[in-house]
Amino acid sequence: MESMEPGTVRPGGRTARVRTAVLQAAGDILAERGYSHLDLADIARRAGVGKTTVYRRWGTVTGLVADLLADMAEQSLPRTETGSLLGDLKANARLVQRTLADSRQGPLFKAVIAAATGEARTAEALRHFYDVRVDEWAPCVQQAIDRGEVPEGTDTHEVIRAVSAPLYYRLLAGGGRIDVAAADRAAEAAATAARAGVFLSEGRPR
Amino acid sequence: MESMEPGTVRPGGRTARVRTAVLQAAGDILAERGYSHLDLADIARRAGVGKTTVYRRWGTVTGLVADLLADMAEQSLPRTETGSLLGDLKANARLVQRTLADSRQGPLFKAVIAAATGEARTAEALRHFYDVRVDEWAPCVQQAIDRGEVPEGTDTHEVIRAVSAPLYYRLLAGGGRIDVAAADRAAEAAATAARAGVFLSEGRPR
DNA sequence: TAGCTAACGGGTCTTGAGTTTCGTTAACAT
DNA sequence: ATGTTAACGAAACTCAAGACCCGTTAGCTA
Repeated sequence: MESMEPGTVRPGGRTARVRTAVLQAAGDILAERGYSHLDLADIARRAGVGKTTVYRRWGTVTGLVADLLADMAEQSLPRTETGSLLGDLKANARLVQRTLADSRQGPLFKAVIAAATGEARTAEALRHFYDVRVDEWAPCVQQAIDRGEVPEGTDTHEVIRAVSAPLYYRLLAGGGRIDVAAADRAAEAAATAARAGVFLSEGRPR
Repeated sequence: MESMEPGTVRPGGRTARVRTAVLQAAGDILAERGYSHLDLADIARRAGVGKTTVYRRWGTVTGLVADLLADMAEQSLPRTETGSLLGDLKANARLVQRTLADSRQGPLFKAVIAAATGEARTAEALRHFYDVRVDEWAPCVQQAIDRGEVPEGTDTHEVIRAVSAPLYYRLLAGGGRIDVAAADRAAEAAATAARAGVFLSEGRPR
């Protein structure tokens, strides 16, 4: 049996500090220079940590990004409740909009998505990240169903994804700035479609 | 004044053959192994071309991907016309769905999008690729406006983008298979929202 | 069809990302 | 407090991606 992963036996003090510093530095560099020109040695230098340590703990760039994502998934903001489906979806859309338009977070998300296209482990981490976010917001659609705003049997998760999708499309494929108007439009489109029963889950509902 | 780009003075015969072979090989490898483990030497070997040639003509991986995109943009399929907005949008959605779900094109698009996040030139090529596609399909929304199906002043391009967005979201962020049901739902959502006037361009219409 | 040279391609060299080694530091148990 | 060893970190090493050199092939022109 091979030895355990480093950082699991003595997670206190220094080990935790190193992880924080490296993830911080990785996020900074990812946001500044993007995924492609990313060098673990740079990260180590900026984090004030030995290059060897970064290679030993994370191994590859994608592994590091996966850990960064896991860290980000834990910091999910609580959703706000406004009392109407459109209000809630707009709140969600603006949260996403603010994140993607942010000068640090925007490039970071681009980089992370790019990393996920290459390696299965990172893709899994990214999927989990979005699952957490979508789970957080899906209840607002359920409340709309309970209020009778949206038909029974609607796939609540799909509605939330429909709000984010146009904003991510802009981030990656271009097609306009990611501004508040775009966010509101995405929310309105999703709300309108949901009310019309477009997101009814056919066949067996999950 | 520096010398011209290679391939511009004698574009006939061999030069064209080399370009075709290299782009073909690059697409194959990109689809098989993804953007991250992409090696220009591999491409050269598979294309039956000297490694030096690939480096001289394209320089970097991202430069090659940009050229690949320019090549793909020229092969835009003509749109079909069904006589109704929903029918046209469904046709578009299924075209996108078929492309992204395809075992060669799907990974290729992932790779190309990943490449575009890193370098401005590739991002520009990608944006142009989608502009061509969106321009091709936008008239079907205009026809819907003329028929009175959709309100005057609707941003036709934005409707087309709204159809693709959920499918690309699935490709990159997960959240379900890219099947015909997802395509139809995307088309229905966009059509419903468009009819409700969600995509009216506020302020100055472009 | 002959000459000119753009463009190709085999071979060699360089550089830096990633690995290995081994001595040092500090977390945890007693 | 003190011992054990997990985890860190500086330096030396490896090896392949990518740059360079220069002889060869073949588009283009007259």
